[in-house]
Amino acid sequence: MQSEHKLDDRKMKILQAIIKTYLDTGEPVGSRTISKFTDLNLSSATIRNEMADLEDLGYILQPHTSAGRIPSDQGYRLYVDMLMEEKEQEVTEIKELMLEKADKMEQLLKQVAKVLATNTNYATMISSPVYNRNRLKFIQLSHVDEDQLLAVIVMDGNIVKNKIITVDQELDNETLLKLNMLLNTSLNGMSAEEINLGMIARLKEQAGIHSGVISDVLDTVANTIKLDEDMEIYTSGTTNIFKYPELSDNQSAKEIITAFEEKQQLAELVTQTMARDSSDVNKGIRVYIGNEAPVENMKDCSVVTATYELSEGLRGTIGIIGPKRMDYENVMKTLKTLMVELDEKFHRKE
Amino acid sequence: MQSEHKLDDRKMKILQAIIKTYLDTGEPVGSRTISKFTDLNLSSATIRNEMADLEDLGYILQPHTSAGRIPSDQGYRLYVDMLMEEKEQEVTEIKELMLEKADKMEQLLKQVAKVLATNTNYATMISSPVYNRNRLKFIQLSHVDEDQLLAVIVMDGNIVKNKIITVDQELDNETLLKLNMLLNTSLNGMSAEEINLGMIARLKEQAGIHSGVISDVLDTVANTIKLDEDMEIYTSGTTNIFKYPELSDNQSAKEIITAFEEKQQLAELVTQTMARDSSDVNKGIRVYIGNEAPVENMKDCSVVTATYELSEGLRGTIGIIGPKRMDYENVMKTLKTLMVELDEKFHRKE
DNA sequence: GTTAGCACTCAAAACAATGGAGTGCTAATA
DNA sequence: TATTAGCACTCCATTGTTTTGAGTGCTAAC
Repeated sequence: MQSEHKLDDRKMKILQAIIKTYLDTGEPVGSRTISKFTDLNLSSATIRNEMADLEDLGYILQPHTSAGRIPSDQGYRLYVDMLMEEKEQEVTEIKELMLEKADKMEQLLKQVAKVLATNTNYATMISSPVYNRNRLKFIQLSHVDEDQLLAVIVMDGNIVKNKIITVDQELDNETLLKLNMLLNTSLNGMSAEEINLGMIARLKEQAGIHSGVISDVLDTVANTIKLDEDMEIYTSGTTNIFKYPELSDNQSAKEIITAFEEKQQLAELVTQTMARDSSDVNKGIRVYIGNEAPVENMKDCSVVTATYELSEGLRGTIGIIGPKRMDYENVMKTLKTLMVELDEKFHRKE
Repeated sequence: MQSEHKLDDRKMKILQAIIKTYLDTGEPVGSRTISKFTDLNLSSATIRNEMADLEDLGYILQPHTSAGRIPSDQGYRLYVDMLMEEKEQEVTEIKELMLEKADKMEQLLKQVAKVLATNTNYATMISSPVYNRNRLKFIQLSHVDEDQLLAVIVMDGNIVKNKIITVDQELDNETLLKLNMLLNTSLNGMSAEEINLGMIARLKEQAGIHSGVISDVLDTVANTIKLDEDMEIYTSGTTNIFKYPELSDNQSAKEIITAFEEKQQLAELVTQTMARDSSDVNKGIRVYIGNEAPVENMKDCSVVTATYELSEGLRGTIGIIGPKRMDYENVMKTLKTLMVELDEKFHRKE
């Protein structure tokens, strides 16, 4: 890590030119190209000298002698940071996001992923929103069979969970009513942290011989609250990676696609991303270049993530995965726009 | 379609040898190989003659002159049908299927898919079980907010669905109780077909000003009953296709993987498979070779499916997708064994 | 009916030649 | 002193050529 990233203006411009060109072509870029296609008016020789410097500083590298240069991870990083700093970009209209008539959340998420994938030509993922400060809103036990109860649990944000509980001794309606009362009066408005052992003991005591049911219910509550348990991840456009030769060889493709199928690693990425503060200036947009992402298999990729918020505390993550030579500028802009869209869609009170 | 598939014994043996060898190597197989590695004791020249015949009959083909032969779809078909006929194979133990402690159905399904994928080295899919004769078991409306109701619907087989319903005018507890009574008494035990327009009209009439709620509930019921709506498909080992060069070129890989990601087409395959009778001798095992499968993108693959049954009427499908030169024998045996496992696991009453 | 043998075919592998993009260095220039 | 022109050099990618070997079909002999 060079701490001195005091690149002079010209080096900066050249680096930028190299990266932009490389993003476009995917081919190593040579001095002559830069000399010709920038308004710097420098000869290729001069560029060459500067390039040698940039290489020494670690911003670019040469696949082999007598090839042009390509950006290093460090180079990309500088470039991306620079983009980040640029004052709020004019938010361009995203034309017809087609989000309109999606009724079920799941479908909407899938749709967003798909739209993003086709618009950007990268692989995308989106995580279902999870609550990070869940409170119980409502609990209900009902008979559904002689020996089976149905427990329905509703959390803040109307997240609903069910569990079928099998009981040994049959409960009459009155007992059930009592249990319901007990549960609701004790637990409503509680968060996971607030339901401690003492409370549980007290509940069980009051439930008497039916304490087993209480246990089952509390288990379900615990499960409902647990985050990643519940986090679904939808992906789309995985095969877009075939558009980028540097990712299409069997080995890389295999690794990336496996990561997309297993989803375990993506979930980690999401969790990690959301753990960090996400309410910063950039609408929670993050860029992981190469090894910066905590996903083993994506060392040859870049990942751009954005955190969306449906309502206070209900958050999810959108991610775009592509080659390092990703069109960062466009991707970031698109994500930013999408965030705004979603904000508007959800924050004007449903 | 040659209707006369009266292959004499020798031709049959040769064909079988060709297919088996090809399954192994993936390379076109020549006359000399067959001559040497079978106990037929025939010279390569003889084999060549026979091969020419087999080619005329459409069972094998030549990628180009002076290459060996590979099985045609028709050849595979004959081979597979033959395997099917073989008397019930000894069901070998599947060692440690690890099914033991999977509690949630979803996890179990995923696990099965994974186990299959790693065991067979092919891509696998498994559909969640769906009921094909759904009956309503229980309905309940509850207050969860001032202006929101929660509808819980339980079907036969304890499939639970929820829906949050927003109401204009607040309902008092008494009304809610009445509605619940009304719904349960009228609908319990009903199947989708039995809930007809007349019934709906009668219900609405009895509900009076709250008929809007009834509509919403019925909508949810309809949704719950609708099959594919609810069918989840889990996949595993998609990248196994990279193990087979004939499927790993960018184009094929892209198509197959897309099919696996989108799942739409897989769902169709499942639906179609289940539609056919599935209680035949072969434990509902089907083989689709090349274009036989209704999945556009898999014309270069073979698909082996098996239908499992958790309890009366609750069925799902397992599928294995691989190259045409799939190890049919092993795959079919494995699936058959797995079916037996699942049967045992679920049919001894949970 | 089976086989040995031979001429022929063709894809894949090995090899050779060419071209061109790009570099580093040096010496001349402003 | 910073820039540039120019040149020799490197090396990959491309293309073309040759070689090799597996495999075939056919014919004639067994």
